[in-house]
Amino acid sequence: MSKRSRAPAMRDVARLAGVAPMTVSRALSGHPSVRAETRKVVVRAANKLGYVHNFMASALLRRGSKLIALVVPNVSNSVFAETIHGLEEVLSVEGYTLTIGHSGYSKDEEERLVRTLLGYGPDGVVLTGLTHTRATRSLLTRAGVPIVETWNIGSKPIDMAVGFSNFDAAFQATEFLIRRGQKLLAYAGGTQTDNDRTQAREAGFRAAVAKAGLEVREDWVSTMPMELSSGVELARRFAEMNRKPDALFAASDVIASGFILECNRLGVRVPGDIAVTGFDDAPLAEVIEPQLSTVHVPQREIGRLSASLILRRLAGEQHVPTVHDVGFRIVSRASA
Amino acid sequence: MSKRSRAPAMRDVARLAGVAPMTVSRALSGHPSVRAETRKVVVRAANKLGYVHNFMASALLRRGSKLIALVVPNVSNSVFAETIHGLEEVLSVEGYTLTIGHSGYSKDEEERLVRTLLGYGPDGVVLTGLTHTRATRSLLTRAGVPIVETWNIGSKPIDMAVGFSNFDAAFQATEFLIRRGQKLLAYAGGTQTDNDRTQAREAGFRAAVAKAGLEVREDWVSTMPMELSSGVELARRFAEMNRKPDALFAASDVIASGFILECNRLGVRVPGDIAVTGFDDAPLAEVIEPQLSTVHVPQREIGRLSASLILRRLAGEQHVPTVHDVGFRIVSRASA
DNA sequence: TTGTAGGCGTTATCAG
DNA sequence: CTGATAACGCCTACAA
Repeated sequence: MSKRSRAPAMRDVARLAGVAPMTVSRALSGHPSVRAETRKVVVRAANKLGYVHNFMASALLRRGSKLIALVVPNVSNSVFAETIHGLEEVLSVEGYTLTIGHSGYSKDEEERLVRTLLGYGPDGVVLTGLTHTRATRSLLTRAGVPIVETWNIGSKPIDMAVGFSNFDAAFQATEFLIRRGQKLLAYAGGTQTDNDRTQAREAGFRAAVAKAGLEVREDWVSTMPMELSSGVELARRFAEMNRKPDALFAASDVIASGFILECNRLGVRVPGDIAVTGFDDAPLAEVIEPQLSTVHVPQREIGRLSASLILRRLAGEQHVPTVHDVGFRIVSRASA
Repeated sequence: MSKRSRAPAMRDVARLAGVAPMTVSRALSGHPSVRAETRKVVVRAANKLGYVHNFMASALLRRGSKLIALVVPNVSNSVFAETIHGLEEVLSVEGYTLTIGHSGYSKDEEERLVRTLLGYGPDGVVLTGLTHTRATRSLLTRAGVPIVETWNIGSKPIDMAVGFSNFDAAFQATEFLIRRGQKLLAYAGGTQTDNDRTQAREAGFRAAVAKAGLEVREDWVSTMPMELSSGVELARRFAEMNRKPDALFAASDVIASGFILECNRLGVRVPGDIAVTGFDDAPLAEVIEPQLSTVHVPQREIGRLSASLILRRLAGEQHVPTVHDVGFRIVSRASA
């Protein structure tokens, strides 16, 4: 155990098995032209030595690194965590591993990350959103591997896109509130910077309000971190206003939930005094009291589907459709 | 853009810059012995071609892959998401990238993953928990890179450990309930299989109950997925019992929160009818009504610290302590 | 300060 | 069915 030499390589397995390294390569990768007998000897030798396949060498030959690069804005946001889970679920079965970077909602940071991740010769790349720097797009195009942009659709993707129309979803969620008779609409969304999903949601909100002939009061529109505390703060702010909204569309269940919990505490009735609609359909949405009306989004499915599109491409399939709309669903519960 | 050839390599940059590949290597890696003039020419050529450094080739030379391998039980569990965030935060600054695998709480799957991840020649490995298969331990020991086991301390680590005593934390949380005068204690924890953290927490609970001369009723002890719905189900189950507990220690805030929300719905008063203590100090804990007493754990700090220990080791520091107790804190709020 | 030779571990290709 | 050779992109060691 004190031998701090190098890990056993194919040549070591080959020596022990009494064959050439090439035969080991074939035997271990399941090449059909290896005699069953030979294969057995090789496998036994490999196990005995604790041989671990070196992906870096294969990657160098551009024969597939079995790596998929992923860039998300924020690893600890639960919606992306679900998407990562979905990706992992499908990819790990085929022996792929994820390399992850988080951009912190910055397109420049995303560019830096993509550059770094491409240095590992990934067999595919998964990004969040549709807007990127020119350099990012160009790097990815040249990489010549399948690229999937997730969580939004609308503009032309670099290669493939898996998501839904954030604009339409927000538009319909807002119309849902308006149909209930609410006229004084407030909006709370995540930070706008470099975030096309949030931008589309706010645009959808504004469009629905305008279509109904209503007005958007700018002091009822807030962008804040997607955290429970943001919702809490918002509820307090509304409580102090003279003119209060009668409905809130929060572009995140987390914000909406914080808002409802604080309303309960302040004695503001939901939906009596203010109706609330969220976004994402987080687990909390159907457990909170009152249950939260929201936009259901197949978070994990986005990951699963992205993974399988990449796998299909890598398997040589030619006609993989480029834009996948996974849809959304307005979920009507007690809060609105 | 339709040229599907290969990505530019050093030799291409060299050709364009009119120097040898070796000079490109030195110029780009900031080697001091390169003339400023030459460096400028090289950098310009590299940018022009969109050169991306190939980490796989450097890794092959055993010069460091700039990759850190991470194995977590579950990517979408928010406590691990926070730890991943902490790791990323520190590692990305130094140009490291994470490769991630999820074991689904299976030690055999963990072994498979470690084997795969080691194939990328990571410069460090981060695991969750202290129990692993023999083969896992042996693979990691032989790898000769810094290893950190996280989220628990107690037994001897493979190399380094960053965490806290789950036993002590659960013990103290239970004593906290007992000091309040509760005598009929229930426990709800995550799945036991291959999970030393959960096992230690249950053991801590039992030890505290025994120490107080009380008894553990086995029908009040449940292991269930760490989800809100588990807490909801538990509240319903208790409501139908003839003999009910007067306190619940849930080894997860998620379960505790689901429990409280359902109690509110059922008209069961917290803490009047049943006191509740959670674990983790999730954001929801201080927003829920009543606010949740819990065990605060520095989730993100576990990631940050693990990362910096690895970096210190890689920087050649010899005397990096092997066991880091990040501690915990009993947080007293309204629910108990 | 810059260049040349060789090899890291694997696999495509061609020979046997 | 198995083996020898060369090459993937980079960097250490040595030379100029």
